[in-house]
Amino acid sequence: MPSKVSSSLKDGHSPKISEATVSRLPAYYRALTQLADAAQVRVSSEELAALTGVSSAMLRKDLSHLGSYGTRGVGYEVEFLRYQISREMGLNNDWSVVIVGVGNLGRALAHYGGFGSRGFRVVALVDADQTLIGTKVKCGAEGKTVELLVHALSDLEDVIKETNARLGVVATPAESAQAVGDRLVKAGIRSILNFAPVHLSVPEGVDVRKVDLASELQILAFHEQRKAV
Amino acid sequence: MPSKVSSSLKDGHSPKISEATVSRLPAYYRALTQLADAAQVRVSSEELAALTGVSSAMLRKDLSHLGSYGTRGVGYEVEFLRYQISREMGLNNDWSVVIVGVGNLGRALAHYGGFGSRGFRVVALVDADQTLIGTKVKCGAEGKTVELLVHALSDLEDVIKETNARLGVVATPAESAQAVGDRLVKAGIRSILNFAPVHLSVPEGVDVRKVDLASELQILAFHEQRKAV
DNA sequence: GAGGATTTGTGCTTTTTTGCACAAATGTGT
DNA sequence: ACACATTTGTGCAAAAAAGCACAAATCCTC
Repeated sequence: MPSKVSSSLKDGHSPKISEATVSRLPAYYRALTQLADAAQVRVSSEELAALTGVSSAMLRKDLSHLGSYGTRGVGYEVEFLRYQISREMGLNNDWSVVIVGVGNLGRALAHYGGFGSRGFRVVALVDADQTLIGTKVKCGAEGKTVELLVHALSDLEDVIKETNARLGVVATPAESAQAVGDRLVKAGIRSILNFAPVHLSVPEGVDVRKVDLASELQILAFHEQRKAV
Repeated sequence: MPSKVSSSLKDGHSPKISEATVSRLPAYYRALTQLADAAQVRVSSEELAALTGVSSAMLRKDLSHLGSYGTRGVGYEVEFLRYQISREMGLNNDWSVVIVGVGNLGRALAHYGGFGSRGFRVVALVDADQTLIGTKVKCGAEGKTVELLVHALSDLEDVIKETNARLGVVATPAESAQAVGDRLVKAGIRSILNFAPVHLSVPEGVDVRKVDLASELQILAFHEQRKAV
């Protein structure tokens, strides 16, 4: 057990963690949570790598960018490593999320358990559809469901200000996505998760991550087609 | 207009298109569809790049891997290029999709328009929940909705055989995802889209693409946190 | 307390991906 | 018919990511 945090003299160093590494940290974090739930105390890079589908060398290099949190000849302490990752990723603070677009997908997202757990909380729902505005939608998975009122799209800025939301989810049709994105940015949101099947153009300093269901299937189809030949 | 398909003497060459390129083709395809809908005939690499959020040089290099489908000094013919991409990606054949897990997310996926269009068709829904089995769920977006019966998980293999599904979507809870994945593979599915927040371990020759909503938010939170400092 | 078995952390190499810059090819106007 | 403006296709360089191999550090056994 590393009684003194070995290498990183000053805590909270930010010497550029590569994007590829960042994209894998959530998987490590989840696997560690799983291990912790199973009351496992230690884990080797080999084991954790197998759980997350990466090579053990890559896992070690990824983790080494956060600090030297393992013990040679032994492995990593599950709880300790999990905490370090959650701290590095900012999962200790909790993040307020506003979802724009309360269609099938938006509702599924609101309901999604993975959001509610781990530092994320859906604090507002917004839609343009008059028949939806004012209705209540269940948010969060079993255990901690909350009913949220659907607000009018025209109130977007106020809603963001009042709820202090910092993350925006765009789950609107493609046509309205860019306009919604623009307004999110204008309202101060600088991190957007976009489910609409269009590229969102945003000013520098704003991050957009795109999740595109159709694209994923198309990529699979491409490879599937090649297999047949 | 390239009356003769210039460079690619034999059509249907498969000289390894890089994974990075493949992952961008769907975006190009969508943008081209959009342009075609707007009755635009020609497009430059610069314009198409702007629509998809990549650099024009990267776009041109990506497209050059498919063949030489542009005309120097002019640009690309929208319809022609669109067709070439769709052919390369196998969007001409239509792909049958089985969705396992008909919870909120599974239903949203079934309903999702982006699937129904462009060569993908949800042909079967499967769930383990006795209260869902036998119920009907609307599939496809407006215009072409079909009601599908939810089948029992125990019938998975039969359902796949009967419907000739080649793509599997896992939208189950994390706990059952691996078991479902194993059965999909055993039933002959070699391309899986996984929404469950676990790594799916599959034999060689099987492709899995993972879409993880919580991970995406975590990655955003990571960057958002860094901005604040 | 010394030697052997593990397992991390990391320097170095290889591969993949991105970016730059320009020649080649096409269209236009005179 | 010829110079000029445009835009693709691509060779080459740079950067990013992945993989390998092993030294360094720790634990365990006798």
